[in-house]
Amino acid sequence: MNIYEIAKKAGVSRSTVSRVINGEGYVSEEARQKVMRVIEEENYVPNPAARALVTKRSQVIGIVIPDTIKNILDTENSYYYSALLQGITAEAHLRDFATLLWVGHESEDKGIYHRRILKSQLMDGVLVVASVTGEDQLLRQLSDNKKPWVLIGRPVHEIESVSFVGIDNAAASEEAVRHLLSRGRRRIGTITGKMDNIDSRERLQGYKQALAAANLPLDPNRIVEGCFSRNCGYASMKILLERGIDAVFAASDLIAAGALQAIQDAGLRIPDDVALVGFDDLPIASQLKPTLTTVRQSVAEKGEQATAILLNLIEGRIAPPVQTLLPTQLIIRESS
Amino acid sequence: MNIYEIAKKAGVSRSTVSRVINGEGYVSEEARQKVMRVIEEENYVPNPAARALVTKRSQVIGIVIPDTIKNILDTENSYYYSALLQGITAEAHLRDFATLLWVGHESEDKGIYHRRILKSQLMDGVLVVASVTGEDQLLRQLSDNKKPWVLIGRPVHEIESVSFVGIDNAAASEEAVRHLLSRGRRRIGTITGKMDNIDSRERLQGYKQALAAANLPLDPNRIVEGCFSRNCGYASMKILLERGIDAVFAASDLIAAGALQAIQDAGLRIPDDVALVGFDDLPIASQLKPTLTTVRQSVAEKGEQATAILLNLIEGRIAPPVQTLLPTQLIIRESS
DNA sequence: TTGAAAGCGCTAACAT
DNA sequence: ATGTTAGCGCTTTCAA
Repeated sequence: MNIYEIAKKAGVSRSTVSRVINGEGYVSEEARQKVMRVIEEENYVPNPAARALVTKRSQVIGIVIPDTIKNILDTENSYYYSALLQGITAEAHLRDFATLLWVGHESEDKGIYHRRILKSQLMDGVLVVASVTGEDQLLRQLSDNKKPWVLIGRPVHEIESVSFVGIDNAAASEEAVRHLLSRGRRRIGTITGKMDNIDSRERLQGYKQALAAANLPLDPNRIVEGCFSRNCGYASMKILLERGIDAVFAASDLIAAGALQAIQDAGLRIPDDVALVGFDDLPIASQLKPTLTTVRQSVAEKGEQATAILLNLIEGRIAPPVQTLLPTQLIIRESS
Repeated sequence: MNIYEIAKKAGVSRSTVSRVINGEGYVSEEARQKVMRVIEEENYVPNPAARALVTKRSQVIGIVIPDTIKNILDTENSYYYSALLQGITAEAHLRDFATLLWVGHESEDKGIYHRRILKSQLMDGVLVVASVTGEDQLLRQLSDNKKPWVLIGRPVHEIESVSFVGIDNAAASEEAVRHLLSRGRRRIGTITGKMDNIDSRERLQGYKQALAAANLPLDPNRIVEGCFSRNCGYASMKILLERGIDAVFAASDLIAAGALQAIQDAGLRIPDDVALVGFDDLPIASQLKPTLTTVRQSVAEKGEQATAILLNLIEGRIAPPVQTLLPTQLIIRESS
């Protein structure tokens, strides 16, 4: 069933059918009705390949997840990607775009991965999820190919005119630490993620800012560089406990979960002996005992925003770079 | 840059270029070289829309995840989907197929969701992830449209000629319970998932088979219907403990994690007082204390297999239905 | 308000 | 071994 047959059955020309489908140009109400009826009857759907060939638009965007999934699973980070995909697809479908998924594989060289993506001319634009290593090369090549893109997360290096959607890590962290200060804590430690990660660096920055704003000295002994996992959190917390602290700002809920365990294993009470604040508001945050005070970031919303921006870029409504920082929210629970 | 320009620069006809690109038909080594050089120089990539239009093949498969992501997150099940996507994309890319992602949204009616998928003629075939509710309607419509599909997981209803890739839940569960029997346990309870779920039913079935094979009576009091979550596991385990058991087969690791907590909260030791076996081998299984004996299913492999089958279906190498049960493996750890 | 006709970039008979 | 040619199904001038 193609547009010609529809036209024949409706007794009009192909152009008229096309106009009806696309809602453009002048079509008499009568013709429109006839065409619509035939389309319904025949359950006709325009061939996307033919349409893409002539319009040079596919109504498809790409989602690039550079992290190997093994990496994702190891860091118990799959929550993040699921929520992101949720937000992205919700917004994309709203605007009648489909989503092509590209995920990194350990066995595959990054250059080959990038080339595979670039070769796929089937996309009108690309959403790139920020990874630890950064995807500067891919972004640059996309720009060279004049393909719109938006980075989800923060750029590792400040390459010119990066469009991104992220959160204000420093402000959020500062608020979290300020909250601990308001609870009367003065010996506040922090467990960071790996320092090759921009989120880690910015969250540490916020911790420092809060202390500085309160005129408290910065004690390097109270900063432990960890990584975004329970085990790291557990080990790092043990170190902090030896050094004597009465509160901890953990750079992620996973870290906080490990830290919580370590505190309890040491026979200490939360929040009485040590108050604890996490980051992310993962599902576990409200399931831990005690429940965890944490910084909520809406990952799904991040995905939605990024998609909305990308589609606007594609449709030429706006021009890059578009840089967006989404608000976060401190969720106060039992652990503080 | 299109095939015509490449042909001109290489001093051959478009057909020759096409033959070189597709590696079909006779091309002299000399012509091939010339064409290849120009293609490299120009960084030429054939237009997929034009190609799809004439070949009626897009080299794209769809991945349908009917569960709303909220559902996924609530059940802490995002691991499953991440691993699946990993396996699917790995295999798809190996065979030069791209993947279009469709995820369910709470706000969207299922019929509309299905229609959206069906309308997208851009796919050569579809992978459907089995959901609690079943996707019979979608599968039937796909069949009507002559689009190849493979179900990942087990069909809820036995609709005719379903192609699927699943695991042998009953055999795996039977083995797990047999293992507990071999450890001398005789008062073995089980915590199931919700009974509207086929995996739950089959795993319970395996539990029953193992007891029957050992000539042990089936005590309904030792079967607690729960759901696939920590909290359900915790609550269900409390019930079982009151009824007196010396071992538990939990239908998932999440259930086992909750059960483990309940056992320890009751002041009992694992495995001394109560032995525990889970199902799935999630990352947490080896992180719990004690580490969890469990049934390992390779989710990534499930994705790979399903994809391989779908691509063979698409390329007409095989005919449906193709029904595959993947092997599982009992991983014995400290909890038993 | 409608239709005719050209052409998007490619593949695949068919002819040579 | 290579080139010519006729579409694939659609949109989009342009003319009527």
